[in-house]
Amino acid sequence: MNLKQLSHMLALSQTTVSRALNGYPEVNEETRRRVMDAAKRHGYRPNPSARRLATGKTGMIGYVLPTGASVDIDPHFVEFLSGLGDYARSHELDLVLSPADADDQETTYRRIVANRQVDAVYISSPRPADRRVALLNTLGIPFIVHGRSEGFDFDYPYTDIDNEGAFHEAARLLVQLGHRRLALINGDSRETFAIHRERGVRRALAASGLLLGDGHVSSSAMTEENGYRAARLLLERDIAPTAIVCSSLIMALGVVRAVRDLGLSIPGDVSLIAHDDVFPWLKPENFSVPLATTRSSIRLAGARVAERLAARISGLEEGVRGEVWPVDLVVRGSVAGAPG
Amino acid sequence: MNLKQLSHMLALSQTTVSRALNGYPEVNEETRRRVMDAAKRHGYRPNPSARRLATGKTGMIGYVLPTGASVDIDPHFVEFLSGLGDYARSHELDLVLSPADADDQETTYRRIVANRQVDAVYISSPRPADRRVALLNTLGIPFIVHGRSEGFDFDYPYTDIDNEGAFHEAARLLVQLGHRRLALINGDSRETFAIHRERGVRRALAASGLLLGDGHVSSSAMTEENGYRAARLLLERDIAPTAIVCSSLIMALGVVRAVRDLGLSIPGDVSLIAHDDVFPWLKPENFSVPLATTRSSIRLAGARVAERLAARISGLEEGVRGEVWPVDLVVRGSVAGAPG
DNA sequence: CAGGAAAGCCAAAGCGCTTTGGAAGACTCT
DNA sequence: AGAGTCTTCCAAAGCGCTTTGGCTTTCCTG
Repeated sequence: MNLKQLSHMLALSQTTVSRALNGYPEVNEETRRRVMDAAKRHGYRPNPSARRLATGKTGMIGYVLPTGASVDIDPHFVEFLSGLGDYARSHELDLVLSPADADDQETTYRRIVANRQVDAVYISSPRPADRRVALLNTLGIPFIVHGRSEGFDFDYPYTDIDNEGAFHEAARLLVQLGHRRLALINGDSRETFAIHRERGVRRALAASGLLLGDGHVSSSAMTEENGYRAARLLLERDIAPTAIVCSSLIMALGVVRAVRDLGLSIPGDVSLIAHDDVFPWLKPENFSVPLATTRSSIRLAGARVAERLAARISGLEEGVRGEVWPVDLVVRGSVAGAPG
Repeated sequence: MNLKQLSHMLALSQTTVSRALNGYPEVNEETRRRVMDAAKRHGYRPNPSARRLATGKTGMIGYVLPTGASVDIDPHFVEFLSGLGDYARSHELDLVLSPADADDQETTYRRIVANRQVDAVYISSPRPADRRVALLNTLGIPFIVHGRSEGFDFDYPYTDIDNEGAFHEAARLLVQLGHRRLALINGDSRETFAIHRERGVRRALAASGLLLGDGHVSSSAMTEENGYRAARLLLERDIAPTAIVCSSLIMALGVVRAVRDLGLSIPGDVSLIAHDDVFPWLKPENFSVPLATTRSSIRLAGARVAERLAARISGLEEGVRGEVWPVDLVVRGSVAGAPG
């Protein structure tokens, strides 16, 4: 059942039927009702391919998925996706993932824009001066950055959490509890969120005349194994930290294991605060010692990004406003006063 | 730059240019070269929307993503996606995720098929007599099931691992080591994989005249918390199991925690084998006691599913062959002879 | 050397929608 | 009553590609 047939059986032109269905004003309300009724009765659904060709609108949002044998997709992605999908569903938006060589995403971005394959895209895990942001800004497709880049001479729309503030708060609490030697087990230091978190910790320490020692900060992919390694390295130093701030719950698993392996205890020997993106399958309160966290639901962020993308597509949102969400500090048993 | 312009500047018809570009035989090789050359020089890329409308082919594969406030996307999904994306990239395929109300996916499947939004789809986490399988079979779109359904009067193409065999092997090993009371901490018992795994364990036990006691099998979503709960329940029984087989690494984290909380030890008091889907961020060899596993890379499965989908789209694969991959049993420190 | 086959190319008809540029009829106003 | 204004509808022109059906030209073959 296509438009031609439908309009024919209604004894109307395709124009009128199309307009009636798409809510244009220049059609009699009585006629509109007739049309909508018939459309529903015959289960008419406009062919999206045809509509795309005619309008250029796709009803899809895009994401360029870096792939490659040695490229791991972040497990956070799935939670973000939950939120995004949940919102997208309610607005009949689909998400298209375009796999790209991790080392050459530009080609793919150019392709999906040139081909008008999607109405808008989002970017995640941005870095300072991220080329993708600059590229999309040039290409002129609606987009939202999940996270933040830095160092551009233009503004761009983003949704981020207050990573610096969160880690500042976490570190400040630890300092207040008497800790003098903090350490930071961070994610990939090339990503902005990691930079911001380190900045937050440093700022809190500086406020009390303290420093984040050279060997007291480590950056790596957020795996359990890397958390373990980093923690061992830190804790086996001559002057070991008495408190650790950690960028991920998964890494924190490794930290806890390292502490245990070394015969130390949390929070007796070392206090621990980790960032929690709120996974359904791993909760900080269920750690052997309940884990204090800086908490922010990445799922909500996904829904928000979808909402903004939808708004930009429909022209409801313009401008380049960045928004930064506050992060909760949730104190649990893994923090205590400095030993000694 | 569109076909019209290109053909005009080549002083050829659109027909010929189109055919030259698409490798049809009825065009002079010399002409073809000229055309391809000009196309490359001017960066001509056929408009996919137009091509879709004309051919019905989309170059996309689909996945219906169940969403909802209380629906959690499995973290396995991301690993599967890595493999799928990696293959899809090399074949210029995109993946479109269509979010659907978890309780009404049928509408969405019907939509993407009726609208010809994708060339093929895949299904994951199937259940016995899964309605999605029946539906797709009826709708006649190429598809692959990742996993298996059961109880149809028709065959369908799937790629699965030998869950029953894997858990049979695991249980058999434990029995050989003298264990008499095994327990199974399984995933959602409505899914086929969980049923097969339980079947495998039961078969191994039965071979030695043993049974999986009523209270010795638990099924729930594969979270750390559920692993913990299940393990506590099991281990606090009057006649506690001396060995546990567990369906997921994440649940195994909870099991380990429960064992520790109860003052027991692995493998002294209880042996543990878990299924490992091979996450980059959580490895069984890094458990406090290295974890024995049944191992099968879900990432490879993703690549294989993509490969088969591509083959079906291009007509290279026909029929309804199901394929079942063997699973490795990797013995590590978490298993030992039965205590006492 | 006629007749048929094969090679190489083209014009035009879709694919199914949106949108432009009217046009007919009804209504208002002077 | 004539001019102007809405209201409501339509024919037809795209959007940019693929594909059908046919038309020349060249090449064999008997």
